[in-house]
Amino acid sequence: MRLEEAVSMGTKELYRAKEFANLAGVTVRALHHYDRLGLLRPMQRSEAGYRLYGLRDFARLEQIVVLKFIGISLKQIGRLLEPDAKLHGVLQKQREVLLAKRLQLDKAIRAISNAQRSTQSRKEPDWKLFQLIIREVEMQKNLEWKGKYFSTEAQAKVAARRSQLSPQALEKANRDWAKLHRDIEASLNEDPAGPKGQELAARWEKLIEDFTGGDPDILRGLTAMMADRANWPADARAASRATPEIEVFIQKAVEAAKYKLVC
Amino acid sequence: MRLEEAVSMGTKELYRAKEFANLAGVTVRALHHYDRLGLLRPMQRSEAGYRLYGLRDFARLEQIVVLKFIGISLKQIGRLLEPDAKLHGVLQKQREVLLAKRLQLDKAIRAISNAQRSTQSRKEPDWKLFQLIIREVEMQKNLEWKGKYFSTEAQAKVAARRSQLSPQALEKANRDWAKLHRDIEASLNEDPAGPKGQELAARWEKLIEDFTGGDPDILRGLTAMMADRANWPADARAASRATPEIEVFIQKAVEAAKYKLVC
DNA sequence: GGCACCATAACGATGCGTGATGGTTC
DNA sequence: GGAACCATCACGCATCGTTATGGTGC
Repeated sequence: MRLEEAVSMGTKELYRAKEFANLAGVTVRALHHYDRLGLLRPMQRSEAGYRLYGLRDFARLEQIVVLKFIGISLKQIGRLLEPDAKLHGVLQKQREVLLAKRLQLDKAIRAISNAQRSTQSRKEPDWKLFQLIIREVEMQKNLEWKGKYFSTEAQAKVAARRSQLSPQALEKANRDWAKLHRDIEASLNEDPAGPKGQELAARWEKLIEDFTGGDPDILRGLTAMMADRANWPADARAASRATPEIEVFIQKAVEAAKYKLVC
Repeated sequence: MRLEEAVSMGTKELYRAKEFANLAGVTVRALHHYDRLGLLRPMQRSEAGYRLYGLRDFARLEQIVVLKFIGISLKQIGRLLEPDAKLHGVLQKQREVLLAKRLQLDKAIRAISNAQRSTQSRKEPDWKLFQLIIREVEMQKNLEWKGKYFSTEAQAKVAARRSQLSPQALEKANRDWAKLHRDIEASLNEDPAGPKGQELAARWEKLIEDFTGGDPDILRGLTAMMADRANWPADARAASRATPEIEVFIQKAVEAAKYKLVC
């Protein structure tokens, strides 16, 4: 029975590839693809080998399209269309996957937006713009792994403090930390409780105070982070100039300072 | 000069693949990949053919990683790292791309969430759940193309009305429309101004009134949409039972009704 | 006979992961 | 000599888009 006959009989229920594809809003190539994957094979083939799709096929294709819309892979879809599939759990998991993706997207978008905002209207050279993006992206990544140590409120407070400081101030803080680390490194052979050690301890506490703003939440996070150096990402560990020796030295120096206070 | 020597001279600035990869937070395989693409070729090769990366390489890799983070393809990155690249415009475009992706993601997430909410705690069979997702996804898609006809406020109003109606009421509305279409189709040979035509016109206006809630914004959108049937997506056109003949008939019938009112 | 549609086959694109195989460093 | 690196293929994945080649329907 050819298409024409079916139509004239008022029983048209077979569609050839292109018409069917248009109805469903997919391409003919996609139909071929689904056919070869065994996802959706047409009800019939004509004598010449033409694919002929029916209404049942349409329902199934609709399901495929919908599952694709929510980001399910064709392989998964194949499993879900089996009779004893557990759709509910998959939906739940997929929602989480999508939420994670959106978080990722948001970070990227924020990084671009912030970089653009920083260079707004001023016509910076490209290398400068690059610096900005790099800084922004690294800040996003920082938020990620540092989040393990800082409570949500602490993170918010840090962000608030940081946004109030001028870029120059931030840069100065960076320089100060770097110089302090160098100085400590150069004094490792001295007595932490001695005068040099006490001066270094004072500078250290001052910088910590500047960073935390005296907030105990932030301080707690910072301490937890410093203690967990072994689990930092490789790049953060490499970027930090604080070696274990330095940590030990400054810890002793600070202890000594406290002890002196008590006396 | 071997690595050891360089280190002992205090001039270490060459890293072999794995160390360099760890520093930058990428895999060795990625380094190979970038090398073969010409994106990042190491400063040197050892006699044995080992890749030796330097600090300049690190800076470049950092740029690559950052651009990847914001979703730029490696091919694009290659172009952006050329000396005369226009980073600014690319950033702007990429931001728009990411925003579009997020919209898409949001639609998928909302579709899942709504479907889950509709089936909450009740243990529905899977086919029922399927129906729900399909409905939700199609609603998301509807919002998309129907947005061309309805103003933002009109869309909000429609959504508000729809969310207040019970699912049963929605289903009834659907059935009513379908029945009306069938009835009109069966009466196409009658006089639109006759009693049968007038009854159909009354039912038509009633359903329109139910949908718009009497809101002129919504009515305007609806009229614009009906008039633009030629540009609907194929599936919407196929789904709608309103053929051109039906449109013409009902238009005449409604006109006649108004005319009678005037007399 | 010509145009629109059909089929199959096969390469392309994206960014590496994952072996396989064999050499290098210490 | 053995562990831990290194190098170069080369296939695999996901989802079709895109020709290329040749048959079919009207």
